[in-house]
Amino acid sequence: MGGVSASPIESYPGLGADLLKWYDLCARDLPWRRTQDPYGIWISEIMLQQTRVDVVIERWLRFMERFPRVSELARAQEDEVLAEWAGLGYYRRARAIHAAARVIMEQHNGVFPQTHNDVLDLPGIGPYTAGAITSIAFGQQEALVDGNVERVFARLFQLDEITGSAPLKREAWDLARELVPKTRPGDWNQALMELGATVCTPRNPNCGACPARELCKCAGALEAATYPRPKPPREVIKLEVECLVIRREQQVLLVRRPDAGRMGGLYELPTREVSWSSSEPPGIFPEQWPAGLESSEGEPLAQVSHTITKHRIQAAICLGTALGMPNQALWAGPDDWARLGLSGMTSKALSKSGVEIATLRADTRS
DNA sequence: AATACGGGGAA
DNA sequence: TTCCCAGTATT
Repeated sequence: MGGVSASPIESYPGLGADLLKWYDLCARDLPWRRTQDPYGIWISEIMLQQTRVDVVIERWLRFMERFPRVSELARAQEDEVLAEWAGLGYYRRARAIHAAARVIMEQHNGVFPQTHNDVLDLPGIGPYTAGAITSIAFGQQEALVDGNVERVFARLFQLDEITGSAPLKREAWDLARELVPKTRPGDWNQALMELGATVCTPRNPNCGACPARELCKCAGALEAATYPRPKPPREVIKLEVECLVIRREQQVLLVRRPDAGRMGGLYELPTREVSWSSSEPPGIFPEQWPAGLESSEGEPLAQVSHTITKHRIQAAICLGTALGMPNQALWAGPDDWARLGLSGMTSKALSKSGVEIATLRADTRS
């Protein structure tokens, strides 16, 4: 069992006031904090899943301009939502918000559901996001735990557990539910996360600036930085692939990935796995070219490095030819690339194949 | 209970 | 290089 004593909130009477006061003073001015619209708050919370605030700011503003309300999002094609999401990663999130938007239109008359259970039932919304939306948008006394809150609690209460482990998550959720106040629950939750993001950071926490430093069981930065305990290192799989640049006038041939699975529905250069460090082929890409495609002789146009979760990919970008059109393939020029939603690796490949693509762009304008 | 799922920024 | 980010769904 971890180090949670009987009633933490009674041992920390000043925590709530101190933390909220600090939040009022130091909170960052984030665009989604300027709205009370549950739709906008929802989109921000989905985008913020495993994604840094500074990345989300621009993307949230762009998304809200493109799909200002749930009705517009529901009406859109899934491909349009995926294209808007391209580059953000975790593309299941884009499918989920699109599906959820349609659920809201059809089952909730277009009004964002307000009970914790109804919110939790929406696709792509788990316990964290449900707590965030209900507390922030609706002022309900609901708890939340994200990576920040978990770390803050691990240090504040010296929880001797591994980062992200089930025991630590459980203890953090128990504490969060116990501590969340009836008044300003949304600000309380955001304050905990803000503290983790700006002061109680994973490495080099700024304990001197912490509003809870008098109460924290990890008195100094050296001690605090050792909590929570680190995870064992992850396995890394190296993968070598080849991508084909097949040109037809100002266009290149792109293939749409299957709906299910990684990067589902995104477009990419035809790609095949050539060698790998694991016993089995990773299966992110086929081992054979799609029917009708082949690579030309000669040196690759470029090399691209890319990482997808545990896979470290080295891609050789080669010229190729098409004898016929494979399934799910299309010709796309530079103007189409932004509209389609390209995989991250294909974006890199297109921009790094240098002269060829630069020429394509120049040709298109003239 | 473990694992998959993107991409990028900081140390 | 490694870590990890306002997590969720699936196995």
